[in-house]
Formats: sequence, structure tokens, C-alpha cells
Amino acid sequence: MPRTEEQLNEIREEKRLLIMETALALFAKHGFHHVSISQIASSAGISKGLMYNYFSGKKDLLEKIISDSFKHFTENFDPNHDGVLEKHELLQFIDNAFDMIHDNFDFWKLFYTMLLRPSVFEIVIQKYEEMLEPLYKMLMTYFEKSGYEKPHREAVFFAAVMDGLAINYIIDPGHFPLEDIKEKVKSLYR
Amino acid sequence: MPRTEEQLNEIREEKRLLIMETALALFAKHGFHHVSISQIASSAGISKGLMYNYFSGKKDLLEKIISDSFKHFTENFDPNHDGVLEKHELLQFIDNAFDMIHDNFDFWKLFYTMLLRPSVFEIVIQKYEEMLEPLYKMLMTYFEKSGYEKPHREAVFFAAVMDGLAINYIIDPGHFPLEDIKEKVKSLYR
Amino acid sequence: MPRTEEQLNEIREEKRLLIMETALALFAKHGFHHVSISQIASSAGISKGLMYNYFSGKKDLLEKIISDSFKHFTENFDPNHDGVLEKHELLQFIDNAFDMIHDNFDFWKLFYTMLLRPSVFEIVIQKYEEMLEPLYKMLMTYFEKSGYEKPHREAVFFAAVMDGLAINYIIDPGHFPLEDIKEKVKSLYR
Amino acid sequence: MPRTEEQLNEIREEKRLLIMETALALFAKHGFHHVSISQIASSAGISKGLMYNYFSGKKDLLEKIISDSFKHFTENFDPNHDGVLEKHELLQFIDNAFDMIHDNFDFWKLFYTMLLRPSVFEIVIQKYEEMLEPLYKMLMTYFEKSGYEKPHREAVFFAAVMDGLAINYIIDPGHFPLEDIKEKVKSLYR
DNA sequence: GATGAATGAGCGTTCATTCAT
DNA sequence: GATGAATGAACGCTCATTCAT
Repeated sequence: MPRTEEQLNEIREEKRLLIMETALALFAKHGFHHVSISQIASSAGISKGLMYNYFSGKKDLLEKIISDSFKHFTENFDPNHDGVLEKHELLQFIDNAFDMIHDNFDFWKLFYTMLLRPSVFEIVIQKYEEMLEPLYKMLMTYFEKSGYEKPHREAVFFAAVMDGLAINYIIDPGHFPLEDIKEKVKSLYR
Repeated sequence: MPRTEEQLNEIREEKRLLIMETALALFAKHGFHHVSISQIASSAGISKGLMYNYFSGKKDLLEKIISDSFKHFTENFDPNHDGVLEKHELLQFIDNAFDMIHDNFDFWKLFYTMLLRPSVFEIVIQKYEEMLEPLYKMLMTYFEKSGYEKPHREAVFFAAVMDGLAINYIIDPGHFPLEDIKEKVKSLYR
Repeated sequence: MPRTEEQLNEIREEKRLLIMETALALFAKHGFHHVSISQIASSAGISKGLMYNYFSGKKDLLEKIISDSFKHFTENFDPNHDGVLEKHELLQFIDNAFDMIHDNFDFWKLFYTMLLRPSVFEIVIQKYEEMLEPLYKMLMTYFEKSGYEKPHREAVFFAAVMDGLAINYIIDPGHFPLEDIKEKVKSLYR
Repeated sequence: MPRTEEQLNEIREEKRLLIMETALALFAKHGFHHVSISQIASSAGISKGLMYNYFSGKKDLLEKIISDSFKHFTENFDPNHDGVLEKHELLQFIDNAFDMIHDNFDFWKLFYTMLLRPSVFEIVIQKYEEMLEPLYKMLMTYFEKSGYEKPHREAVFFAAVMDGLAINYIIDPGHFPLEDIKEKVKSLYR
């Protein structure tokens, strides 16, 4: 008797996640180009061939990892989903951002690793921009509303500060004065 | 008439530089892993074999590029070399930093590309920290002297902000509001 | 109400034929090696696994297709089954041959594709020769009876001409001057 | 001291030929798709990688084999290169054709193997048509000049006859009544 | 010093086949 | 009978590196 559709979906979903999690951890640790399909397969305890039942190739695997994580990220942004940022939401975002990096350390490490490597990043840039645009717009609207002189500059600056802090946190989380820095950033926007 | 020892050394040094510059430009454009030794050799107009007279391998070439550029970087830092930062020096540093990135764009692009890839960066991180430490100390001393509550936090924050801005500038220099951002950063420390 | 043995056999035979027809069409269009079991199965609307209930493997499937088609071919040959060829039968055969190719285009395309590939053709060559021998004998008898000097030569020549024409017809049926060629061949034996 | 240009050319030409001859023999024996690069390399006594110093891939290797052989073929056609076929030249061509097949058996076996396999033949079809067109034109002109009613039909027929004979000769050269057949064909055009 | 032919380990990927369900 | 997840050997190909000249 063949498996039921439900059983198959369960198996497929489990394996899909297993492969993606295994690959993400390896990509984060060694970098996309330094991880071979063989390594992923053997780390996940499956055959090389099985990978290709779930993903059309190494690039596709990366894309799926990134887009899944983005989905998770965007879902946890703009708390009340009204597209408008209030001051307390911005302050809360600053707190959340570092928690998010902490909770998805591998992903964010991979993400920032890719950010400057065109050959890898182009795979993913579109999803990145789709995700980023609403955030940028919200920030600009917020800064405009709050009376800042140059909202675009403020949005760019804010994003760059968060990137810089994220990267430094990722490089050496043990020595990063996390709470102090959170306070510092929040003090700029209080 | 055979060349003198000195002339030979000069020729050697020229070739060495030629290879490094060629490789740096290619690495920055396509990424380290997407540039083959063959490409570097043919771009530089030399044979593959000759590369190995100057560098022990592809990794070695990368290391030499990074560490040479650091040397150049540190030599052009700390304006009056007294180890003490004045406010006007800090403000000037902010200006200079972006100029430096602009003038050595390929290097800084490559550098930030490598920043999160332990396997490669490990090799140069020590030189990087050696170079960074006096700056950190100067910064901390300055912030302390200027009455900041948490000098360490301020130094980390400042460095991270500069990293974040550098990265965003490198990703898309055409759309980066350079002058506005310089002003913004300086305004924080005026 | 369970199906009778006969009904089951009928279903089995239908599936078998479905698979063979699907595969033949794909083999003819893309070539044996460019068609995967997955493609055949999905084209036929069955699972990969089921294929192996009907055929022991891809090679076996090919063999069965070829030998089944031969069976069909031989059954529709030698019009009055008396083993003797009359001139009008030979002339009719020439007409029929092209109709036969037209009606079973996929098969003959596949067949001629395989003709020169020993590793595959070996398998069916015996059946092919069994089928061909009576024809050869009839031809030789006919040519002998008709006063040709070298009946063997004539039989070989006739068969080769028909092969050559068949192949050229198959390569580009749209541009093949079919009726003209039929006339030409028949004129040689009128 | 590096090798002279001449030495390098010699080495290159030798290896190129070695690889092509080895590959042709294997392709003819087992078919293009059944021969791996590894097999060719090990048959030729070289490494896999070296193949790619001489040919850009397996397809390119095939193309070069075919086009080199075509070159050889066309050079030995139309004896006095005046683009006009005389009766004695046609009769001589018939003799030569079988000699040519005999002398380049592997090539012609490979060629006819490919003729019906679109996926392989398309690699080579252009060169084939370039080579064939002048021949077709010469034939048509000849048949027209000689008072045949339908020159196009005659050219198609002639080419098909030669194909059919070639294929049958290639399948089983030992049992092919070569001289008798040559006479037969020539008698049609005397 | 300088060359480039030569190597071979390793890559991403395919696919006929197996087998638990 | 029927399914499709799973396997693994083999493929075409790349490229850092070596070394005879």
C-alpha cells in the first residue's frame, strides 16, 4: 500500500527542513562556496541524490533558505502591521533586532557574509529588496513625521548603523557589549 | 650587459605589484572564488607558473594583498602620530575614512567581503587587530577625556557605525548620500 | 465485486501498451538516452516504480518495444503468404514500405537510430534477421526467376536502397519527394 | 628555458590528434553517449584535465572530429575542383566512396550512427549541410545536363542509395559483395 | 627567470534502480 | 497492484598546483 498523501507531506516537510537547517549551519560556518553538496548530504545523513528531490540545485537550496528566513523576519516586524511606525515601535525594533540576530545567528551570519559577494548575493538580492523597501518607507515616513531635516539620510544612517552593529556582534558575540549598545542606539532616537 | 642586483630587485618588485593589483581588481569584481589563477596570469600578461615564483599559492596571494594594503592604511593614519586624538582630528578622520574607501575601493570591498569568512579572515585578522588597537585606545581615551559615560561602548559603537556606513557605501556607491552622511556622523561628535 | 482474472489481464496489457507507446514516442523524439524513466512514467501517468512491474529495466523496455513492433511488422507482410513474389507484389511492396514507415514513423525512426549501435541492436538483430530472411529469399528467387545475373547482389542492393530511402525519408519527411521516389524505384523493377 | 613555439606546436598537434583518434575509435565502437571523458583519457594515456586544454568539452571534441574528417572528405571529392561533374567523375566517385568508407571506417560508422540521433547530430548538422550542398548542386546539374527528367529526384535517389549501401557495408563489411555492388551502381549511371 | 603542458582531486548534477509502505 | 522517497555510481567539467624544458 502506498503512503497516504499526508504521510508523504510529513516526510517531505521533515526532510526539507533537515536539509535546509543542515545546509544553513554549514554555509554560515564555512561559506557557501566552501560547502559541497556531499558535505551537506553526509551531515544530514542522506544521500547526495536526495537533495535533488527537494531542491533543484545548490543555488536553489540557498534561495529557499534565505527566502524562508526572510519570511520569518518580515512576519515579526512592524508589530501591529499598520505600515506606520511609532516611536515606541522603533525603540522596540532596536531591541528585537538583536534578539532576532541572536535567535537566527546562522542565518544572519550567512546573510552578512553574502552581502558583499555579488556572485552569491545576486541570487537573493531581489527578495532582499522586496523585504527592505517597506521598512525603508516606514523609516522615512517616521523620520519625516518626527521633524528630522533629511529623512532619507536618517533612514540610510539608521540601516547602516544596524548593519555595522550586527556585523560586529556576529564577528565576536562574546565580547560585544550588547545591552550597552542597545541603550546607546535607543538613546539616539528617544 | 647584465642587470645589477638592484635592477633585478626592482623588476621583481614591479611584477609582484602588477600581479597583486591585477588580482585585487579581479577579486573585488568577481569574488575570490570566481577568479582563477589562469585569469590572473593572463590579465597580468604572465604565465601561470610565474605566479608561483612570487606567491606560494592563491591563498598566499590574497594574504599578501590584504596585509600590504593594511600596511599602506596604517602608514596614512594618526595624523600627527602623537597617539592622542583631538576633536578636530576625530572629525577629520570621519572625512578621511570615506576618502580612503573611495581611493582604495577594490581593497575595502575585498576586505569587507572577507570580514565574516573565518577560514580566510583568520589569516589577516591579527594584523587587522594590531592596526585597530591603537585606534581603539585613542578613541577610548578621547571619549573618556570628553566626559562620555562609557568610553568602551562609545568606541565599539563608533567603529561599528563606520563599518556599517562603509559597507553600505561599497554596496552601492552611486546611491549613497555621502556628504549628508558625513555631516550626520560628524554632528554626533561635534 | 473483484475483477475477474481476465479483466485484470486486460488492464495489465493496456498499461503495458500505454507505457510502450509513451516510451516509443519519447525515444523517437529525443533519443533513447535523453529520455529518463521519470519522464516516461510521468508522461504515462504512472509511478516510476510501476514501470518495473512491467519491464525489468530501461533496456528491457526498449527491447520489448522493438520486438513487439517487429511482430506487428512481420504479421502484415508477404501479402498472400505463398512465399513467392510476383512482379506486381514487388511493386506493391515498394508502395507499402513507405506507407508502413509513415504509419509507424516513431518505430522506424527508433529502429534506424539503433541500427548501427551494436550494444543495443545486438539484442534485436536476431529477430530482425529472422524476419528479413524470408524476404531476402523471396527476393533472390524472384530476381533469379526474372533472369537477373546476380540475384544475391540484386537482393542486397534492393534492401540497401530501401534502407537508404527510408533513412532519408525519416530525417526530413517534409522535403522528401515521396511519390517521385516511389516511381523511380518502381521504374527500376518494372 | 621554456620550450620554443615550434616545440609547443608539435606537442599540441600530436596530443590533439592522439585525443581525436582515440575518441573517434571509441565513439565508433560504443557510440558517443556511451563513451566517457574518463575512458577517452585513459585510453589515450592522458589525464581527464588535459582533454580540456585541447577541447572545450565533449561536444567540441565531437565537432572537431567530424569537421576534420569532413575537411578530408571534401578535399578528396570533385577531383579537378571545377564544380562540374563529368560522367567519368561520377563513376569514379562511386568507386572512391567505398574506398573512403573503408579507409575511414570509424568515422563513417560514427557519422551514420549520428545521422538519426537529433541530440547528437544537431551538433554537426551545419557542417554536414555545408559539405553536402555543393555535392547536391553538382549532381543536379549533372543529371539535368544528362537529360534526366527530374534532376532533384535523381540527386535525392543517388544520395539515398549511397547512404543505404554505406550503412549496409558498415553493419557487416565481411559479407558485403562490395565489387558486385559497385558494378551495379555504376551500371545505373553508365 | 619563465613557460604552459600536464595532473588529479573534487565539484555539482543526473538517473536507473530499489524497497518500505 | 502501486507509490515515490531514497540510493549511489557515474557523468562532464574545473582549476590550483607541479615540473620538464
